[in-house]
Amino acid sequence: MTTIKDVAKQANVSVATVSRVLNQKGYVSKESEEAVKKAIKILNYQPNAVARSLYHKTSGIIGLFVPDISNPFFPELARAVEDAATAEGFTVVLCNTDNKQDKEQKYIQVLQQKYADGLIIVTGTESVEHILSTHIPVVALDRYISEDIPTVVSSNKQGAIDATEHLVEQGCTFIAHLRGPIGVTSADERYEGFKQVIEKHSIAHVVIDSGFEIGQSEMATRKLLEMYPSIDGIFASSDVTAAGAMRAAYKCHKSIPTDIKVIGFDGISLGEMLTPALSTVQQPIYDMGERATKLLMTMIEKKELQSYRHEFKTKLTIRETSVGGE
Amino acid sequence: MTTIKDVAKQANVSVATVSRVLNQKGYVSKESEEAVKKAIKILNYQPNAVARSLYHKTSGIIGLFVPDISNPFFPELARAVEDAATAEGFTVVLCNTDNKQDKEQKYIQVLQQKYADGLIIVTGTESVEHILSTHIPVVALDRYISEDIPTVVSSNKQGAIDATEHLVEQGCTFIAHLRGPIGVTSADERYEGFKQVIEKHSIAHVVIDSGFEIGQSEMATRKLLEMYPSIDGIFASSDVTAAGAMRAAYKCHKSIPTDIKVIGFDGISLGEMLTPALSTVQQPIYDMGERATKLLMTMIEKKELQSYRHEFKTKLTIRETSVGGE
DNA sequence: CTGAAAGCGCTTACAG
DNA sequence: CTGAAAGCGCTTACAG
Repeated sequence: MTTIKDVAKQANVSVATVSRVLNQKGYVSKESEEAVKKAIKILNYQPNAVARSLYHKTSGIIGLFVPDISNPFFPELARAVEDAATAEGFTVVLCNTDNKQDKEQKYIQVLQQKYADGLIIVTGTESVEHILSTHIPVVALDRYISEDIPTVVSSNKQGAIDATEHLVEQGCTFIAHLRGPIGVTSADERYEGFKQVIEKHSIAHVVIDSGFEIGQSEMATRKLLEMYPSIDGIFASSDVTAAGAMRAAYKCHKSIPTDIKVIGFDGISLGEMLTPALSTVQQPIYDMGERATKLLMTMIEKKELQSYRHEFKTKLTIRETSVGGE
Repeated sequence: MTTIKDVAKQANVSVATVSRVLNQKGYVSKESEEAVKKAIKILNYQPNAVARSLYHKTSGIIGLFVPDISNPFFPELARAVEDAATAEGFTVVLCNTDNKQDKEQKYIQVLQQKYADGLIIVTGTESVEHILSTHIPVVALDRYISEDIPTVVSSNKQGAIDATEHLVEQGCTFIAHLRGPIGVTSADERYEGFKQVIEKHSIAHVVIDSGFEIGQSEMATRKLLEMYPSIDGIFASSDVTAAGAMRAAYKCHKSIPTDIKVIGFDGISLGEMLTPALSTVQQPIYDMGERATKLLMTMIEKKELQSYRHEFKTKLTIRETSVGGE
């Protein structure tokens, strides 16, 4: 590869002045500038990012921590993050943590050694102090981690209220809630919303932990439907678990939406691929990923943050699983 | 951050000997080694990857080029790549190209400036010469790009043959093929396989280009079903387009598998989330991603490759959309 | 076995 | 306006 030295030689100036025109910093005469630019063109020179990195102690790299990119919620987020990062000249490193602390820590170590500039965390993390001790800027996405970490979330509770009210309006009289893992804040908040509406209308209901995976949720729903054949509405804590519920209904020969109405949460594109198409509470996934990335950028620039909590409104999206069918 | 100098001072040796114990290279006395190790522990020293990178002209970074990580086929591949890369101490940078040449080139430039060690390409690319001109090792995954680039694919044609034969065995008499974009080798090969079986049995059929996206495929299928109401079998070139076909059938009040049998291709987890569960031709996605990564690693080590073409067998996976229903 | 020195490719005070 | 020099944090001939 051609280096700054080659350019300097070609342009008949010192490397310092090449550097000056590269960075548009310091005084350079018109003639020198021209000569350097010409040399750069001739040699097709591109500055070495690693050398720059060594001097500046920054890398233009951000780490994106997700539990598992194959879970369909994360790719849409990842896409947004990557778009926003690229737009600002940053590069994103994908980190699948499986929610394992040792993996997280390994990634953090590697990224720190590479002068990573920031981290976006979409994982429940046990390594809060460890992360903060690196002094790398961090933002939490779709998860609350700690007071000290800027957070981008959606209105989980209100979304759950909307979903449950909708089921009630559709005439459901016995509603099951497939809740996400206890301790995951978003799952807890969705459960809160559900409970509030149920209590307000005093509707028969049942709650079960269905994890975040489809297999688990299908099994859980199946059990539920066998125990309580009169269940006529299901509010799932995620679209993936809603898909599991739909499978279970199918296996139990219940038809959707005729016998059972179903609504999910997230608004991932999976919902539109299902038949019938899944009603859901739409999080503005792309916007959230974009916002998180932009927040991170402003932290990297060491600017003040307006706010440490960014909550996006969810939107009730009625498709086919929750309406009609008589 | 603490540097090698700090360690040297702490251990009362020169930075050279610290470097030697770090890299386990060259002679170091037992005593010096002990002292250095102790100092490293005390100071919690971690070598600076950027400085190493500058000297070695390598970075431990590989770029993963996909059209769009939100398309559900790619996350499963990305997961495999990331796992295999991490296992070898590499880090993966996610690059969404949208199949746009300018984006590809931008990423290539940035990665080259960072001393990226290798590229895995899961995109139809127009930049072959540009890529090769960087001299960065490359492998093509699920796509054939050029003779000069090692390729990991599955047996697309045989898979398509199996799928079509299966539909015939199930008694389909008028089969539609939703083919992928012309010019994408995997789509072309799948079409070849379909055609071969159809001709062998001289079965009524129709072929339409359905792209790789669900919306397009739903629309295409709908038109098809309106024009040819006697279609009773659909072989889709991907699981995503199969999902679109299922949606279309639903809209046209055709029941699956009773009225129409459907089979997809890919074997992504989406298939199991659908109701009824999608029959498909399973590619060993994870294994393919892993293989591609390992090939890349051996290229990075400048070892000889056994072979430039790695073809994985597909597996016919019968679930619910293609059998029974009478 | 060990250290001083040069070098990887940049950037930026500093002196002129 | 410009260049020589030091420095970012490592590694590795080279000399001893």
